[in-house]
Amino acid sequence: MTKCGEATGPVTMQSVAKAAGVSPMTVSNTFKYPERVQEETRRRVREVAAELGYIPNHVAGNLASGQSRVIGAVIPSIKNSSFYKYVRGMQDAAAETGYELVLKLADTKRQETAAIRTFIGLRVAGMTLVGNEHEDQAADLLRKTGVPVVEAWVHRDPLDMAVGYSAAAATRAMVDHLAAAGRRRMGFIGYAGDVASRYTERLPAFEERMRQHGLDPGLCHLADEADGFGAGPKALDALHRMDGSIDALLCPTDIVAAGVLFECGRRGWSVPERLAVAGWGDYEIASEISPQITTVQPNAYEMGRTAIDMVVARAAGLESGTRLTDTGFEIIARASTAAGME
Amino acid sequence: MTKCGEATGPVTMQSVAKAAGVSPMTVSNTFKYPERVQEETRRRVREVAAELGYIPNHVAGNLASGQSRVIGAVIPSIKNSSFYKYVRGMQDAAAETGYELVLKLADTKRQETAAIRTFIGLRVAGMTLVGNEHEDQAADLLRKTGVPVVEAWVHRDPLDMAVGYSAAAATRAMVDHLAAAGRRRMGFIGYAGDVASRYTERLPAFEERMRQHGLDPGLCHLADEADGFGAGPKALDALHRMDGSIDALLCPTDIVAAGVLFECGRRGWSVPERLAVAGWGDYEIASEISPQITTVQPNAYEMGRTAIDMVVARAAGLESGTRLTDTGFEIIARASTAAGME
DNA sequence: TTTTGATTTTGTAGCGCTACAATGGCAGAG
DNA sequence: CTCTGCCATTGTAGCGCTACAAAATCAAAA
Repeated sequence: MTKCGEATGPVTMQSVAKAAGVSPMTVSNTFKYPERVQEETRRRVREVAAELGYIPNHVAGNLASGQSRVIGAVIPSIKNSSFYKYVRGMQDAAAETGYELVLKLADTKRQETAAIRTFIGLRVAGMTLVGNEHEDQAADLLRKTGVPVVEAWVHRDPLDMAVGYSAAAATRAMVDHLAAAGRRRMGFIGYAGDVASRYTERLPAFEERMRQHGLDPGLCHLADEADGFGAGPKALDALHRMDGSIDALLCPTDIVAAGVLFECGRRGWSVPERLAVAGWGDYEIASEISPQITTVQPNAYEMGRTAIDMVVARAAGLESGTRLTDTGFEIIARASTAAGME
Repeated sequence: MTKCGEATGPVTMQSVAKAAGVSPMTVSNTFKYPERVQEETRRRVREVAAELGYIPNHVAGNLASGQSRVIGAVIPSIKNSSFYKYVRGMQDAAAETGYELVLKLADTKRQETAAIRTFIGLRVAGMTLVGNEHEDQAADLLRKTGVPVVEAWVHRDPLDMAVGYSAAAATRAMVDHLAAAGRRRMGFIGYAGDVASRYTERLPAFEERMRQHGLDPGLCHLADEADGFGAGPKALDALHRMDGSIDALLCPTDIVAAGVLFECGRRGWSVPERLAVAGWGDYEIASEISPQITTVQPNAYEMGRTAIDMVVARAAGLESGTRLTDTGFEIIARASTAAGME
């Protein structure tokens, strides 16, 4: 029975308590520890709260309890569909454990630091970051405050905790795959400039593995990360000039690989006969384009889930939690790297 | 001069005040209203705060002031690169106006409602949503709390405020563009099922405009939104069966258009000679694929900026703010729809 | 020197909620 | 009929900060 017409100021726990004829603590308990409140009382409080349109003020709750149910995730970009799956994994895991996930985008290290500062200011229960390269200031902040933090997409030297897979291992696996398909003159496309370690790890692994196969690891080209599809044609051009007999190409992303495929089309090169093309990241385009692109599937969803589980475990006080989780990867072999002779 | 070794409990405003020999209010003002504090004092407070590693607790600040510098954005997905630009626009505008933008992903209406509830629980200063179709419960919540909220990507019937462009106008412009290029048998691909109005607006506009041109508007196919690239081949197949002389195709996204291009490649159809293909959304792939795809460029970045500006204006108490902003669109004409006879 | 007015600083009183200890009520044991 | 033990419920205090008004400071004017 709502009395209509009365001034509807902000509905507070106090007002719900008064309307339900109980103390504020009972209202609080009804929402936070329902088992502490008798069924009958609980039902009535819930009813009154719903009628009044009460929404608990988590800001006040956080302040009073010193605890938060919010986890902040900093992500470098959302252009990459792998990150989409990563975020989905985090979202699902958070929902299942009763936490809220909020995101902040940060394209640069400086923005990452700002995002971390914001999240700390909001006193989140924990955070997830991408990569393990941060500004000193950011690392200090995290260490000093001791918030649970998981670095995803890396699997070494965690600030606190980390979850990821070995880009080096994936690179080796891809070289093995191409070698098994009979390729010999493999080219490698990397990224130039100040890029994340999940990219820089790859070239040394490529060179090492090529040597182990007795192959020449010198066919490398560094592309501009901002180029997207466009990096493909440029890189193919450069590498083909270096060695006209190049017969395989490892690309940093499926997007670049698709760019290479478009360029092959223009040149009239058939893939995989003339050139085998390998991508990275299991983007949607890799399975839709013709020929379909062989790729590294990084288990992004699983990684996201694990990241949140680690944060939650630490936030819940389980100090024994794992500091490092390897969620692995998978080489998805497709037409773009099929063996030359069937 | 930090006294080392002492128990470093959480650094609060109180402790900074004590260490700097001023009252807590002076510390508060130093950060919130620097001009109220004398230069000398301000400098000292800042110094001490930095030394102690003080990070203002915005949770407490929000509670005390009843105000927040956080804006929540609910986005339906991050797969679409237009949303990326939209988010970037929001991020930049928020940073410039001194607000913090946090994101929540919501693929479904139910998740959207949950996200809205979370943001309200966090007492954000305002929110942005995508689209104008929400659960009744969500609309109630927003109305009742009166938080400033902007619906983006739509330009009608705002809950509170809205920013977007007319998908119908863009559809008409695209039909005109194709007609001007000499196309007569145009096919339309839409999305089946319960999709957002920014999609459903298009078909009626297509049909109406086709009739105005004296053309047959019957060549329509509804695809599955989840199909991505894969929708292209399916739709082309269906429409070609309906009318073998189909000479143009309006796709719901550049992704679908790219899928159509792949399928044309398989069939040996040349684009645009045999079939003109138009996309939507100005995805990266549209300008990278060959031939480049004509598309609708929705000014997503601008839209994001405007959304935040509207929220901020309302949050700052300027009730006179605009309720509805049209950020327009642009038809980017490319090779995929070039006139048949040059 | 006293007064005035502007500027800078400081108490006071909460914001809405939750931890904790304490209360009240009520069953069954003595 | 009292006492113990247990549960449901309730005050009390305070989380860290800010709005507001009051107080202190100080230079210039009278």
